[in-house]
Amino acid sequence: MATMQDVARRANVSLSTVSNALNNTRPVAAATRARIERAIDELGYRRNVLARGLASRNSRIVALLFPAMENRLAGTALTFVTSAADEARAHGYHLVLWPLADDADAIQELVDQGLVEGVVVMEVGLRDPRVDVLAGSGLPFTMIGRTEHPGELDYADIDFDATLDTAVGHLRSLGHSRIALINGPESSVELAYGPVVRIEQAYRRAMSDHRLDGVVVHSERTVPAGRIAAGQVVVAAPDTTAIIVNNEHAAAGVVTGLTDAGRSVPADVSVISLLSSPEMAAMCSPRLTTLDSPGDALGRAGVRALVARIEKKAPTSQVLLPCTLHAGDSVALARGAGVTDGDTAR
Amino acid sequence: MATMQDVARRANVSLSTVSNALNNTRPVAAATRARIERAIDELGYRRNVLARGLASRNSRIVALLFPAMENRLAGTALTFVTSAADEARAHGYHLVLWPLADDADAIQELVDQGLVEGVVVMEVGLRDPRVDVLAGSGLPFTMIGRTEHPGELDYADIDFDATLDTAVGHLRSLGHSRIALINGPESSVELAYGPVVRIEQAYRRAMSDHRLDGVVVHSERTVPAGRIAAGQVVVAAPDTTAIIVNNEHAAAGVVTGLTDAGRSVPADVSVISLLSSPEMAAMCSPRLTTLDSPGDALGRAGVRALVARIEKKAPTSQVLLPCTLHAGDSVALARGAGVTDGDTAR
DNA sequence: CTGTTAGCGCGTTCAT
DNA sequence: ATGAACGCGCTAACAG
Repeated sequence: MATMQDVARRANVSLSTVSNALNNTRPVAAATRARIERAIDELGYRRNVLARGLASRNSRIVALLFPAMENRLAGTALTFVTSAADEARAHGYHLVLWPLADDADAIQELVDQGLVEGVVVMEVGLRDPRVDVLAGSGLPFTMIGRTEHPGELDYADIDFDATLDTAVGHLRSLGHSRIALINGPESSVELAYGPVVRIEQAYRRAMSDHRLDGVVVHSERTVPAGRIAAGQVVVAAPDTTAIIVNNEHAAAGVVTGLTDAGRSVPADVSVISLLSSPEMAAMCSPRLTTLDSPGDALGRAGVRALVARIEKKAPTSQVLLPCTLHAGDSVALARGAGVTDGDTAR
Repeated sequence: MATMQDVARRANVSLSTVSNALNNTRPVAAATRARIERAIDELGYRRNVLARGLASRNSRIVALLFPAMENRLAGTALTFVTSAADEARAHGYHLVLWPLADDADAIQELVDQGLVEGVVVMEVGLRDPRVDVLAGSGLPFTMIGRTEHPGELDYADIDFDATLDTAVGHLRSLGHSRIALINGPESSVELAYGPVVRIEQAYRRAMSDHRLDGVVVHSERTVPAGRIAAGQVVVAAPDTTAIIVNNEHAAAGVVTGLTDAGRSVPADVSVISLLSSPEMAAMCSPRLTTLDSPGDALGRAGVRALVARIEKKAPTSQVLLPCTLHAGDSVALARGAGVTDGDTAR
């Protein structure tokens, strides 16, 4: 592997001139620059990332800290990781993966290794020990999700209010008024998992905006749990004509559970799956109507904000992105209403 | 951040003694070691990864090269990435993500940056330009999947022969003999995508081992495509009683397509979904019987082999891992056969 | 067993 | 506009 010294010799200049030409850190005569570039081509030279990082104290490496082996976001998490890596690359950064749960010591150790210039933290909880560690370390970081009181911290999160306005509004426009929510597990609330808590708040607010009462049932993120939850809704509110479900695995179970209870989807009860992807939703029959997570956009926004902060080119970045409605076949007019078909209508 | 020099001063030893204590690269007196460890604790010292990498030429960073935005393995790809990162960490390595398609120049550039000591290549094709680039670079690498002629190259791949023996054998034991395969798209064959090619070969061999004729239909990896493919099977081989489907999205469509054609699953036709995950399969009704991809094991095996090669502690590592049968509700006794219930039987 | 010294490849003064 | 020299934090000879 050629070094910068090799390039310098071949171009008959000093090492520092090569460095300055590459970094545009001081003017270089056009002619010399040309000779340098030629030498670089001929040698196939690339700057050594390690040496550059050591000398400049800018490693151009950022970390993605995410909870290993959790599948809350299973559907979109891969998109998320991929787009984050891609965005980092677009900015000339490498992305390393730190698959860690709330292990403060492990995080501190990785931070202290001095490899990365910043961290993107996925799946941030309302109270998140990882955030405390990072804040204490002084290392730049941005959150995907956000704590209860983000203050001036950077984040990119889902706009739950807008998302539930869309969900409830869509159902309302089709004549539904008995709209239930099947949210993530109660344990998520206790664990201060943001989406579950915020979805519930947003749902209640959206419902009250429409002067409607709500019914909330909690469910684990599995098909059988969703099935049971559907039964609970039917018992608790037999006149329910629409259900908003937080998890797509649960949503699949909800459809089955409704069928068990003698309700057909969407003729009797409409179902909307929150934070899903259309690919997953297509596996159910009927195909679920979804509000898709903006996984790709979140990943990119998080990395972009982090890079901006590292390079001190930007103030606090706090972004909220709504889920987008993706029509399937699980939503229809409420019984007795006389409008149009919601899913197929433009 | 404290440096090794700081530790040395505080422990009243020289820099090199600290280094040697940390790396066990030469004997250090117990007493000295104790003083050093104490100093390290008190200062909260961690070795700087960059400096260590530069001096030793061992960055302890490996890359995961994977096709961005593809969803062939969507179901298990996240597991794969996560477990690879976790395994790397267990060996004291960092894992960086290189989300690149077949962009030889980009790969070469990243390699030349000298950041990583090795690469795990995901989704390797039968003829794969990325493998050529890496082989030419001299950098250690291991493949997930394998080229047509891997030679002495390291790889971890699915054992397609064993997997299709399991699938066909399972169906045979339930009395099925008209067993069709719905494989990935024809384009995958042309593109030399390993799994599609190898699954088809393994299917034909397994069928002929049982002295059976096979029927193969190709399908894109989507629900509607699977639905169409099911129709094609019914037309081409009306007496089919079982279908093995390569992709889980397609598999969901196959169930619908069979229903369209007046065949019920599993009463009339059994369906097995290949290279799936039980979580996805549970979203269908009936719940699909699957042969689950060993995503986690593949990721770990790939990283483990790579680390072994980097540290020169191992010869060629070529691993084949079978998919495991996971019973759902989409497989039953063949009509007219009088054995046992396959899915619920132990 | 321990200390001294020379790099690793590059950014960054300070000169000129 | 360009060179020379120093140092980033650490490993790895080479001494003793």
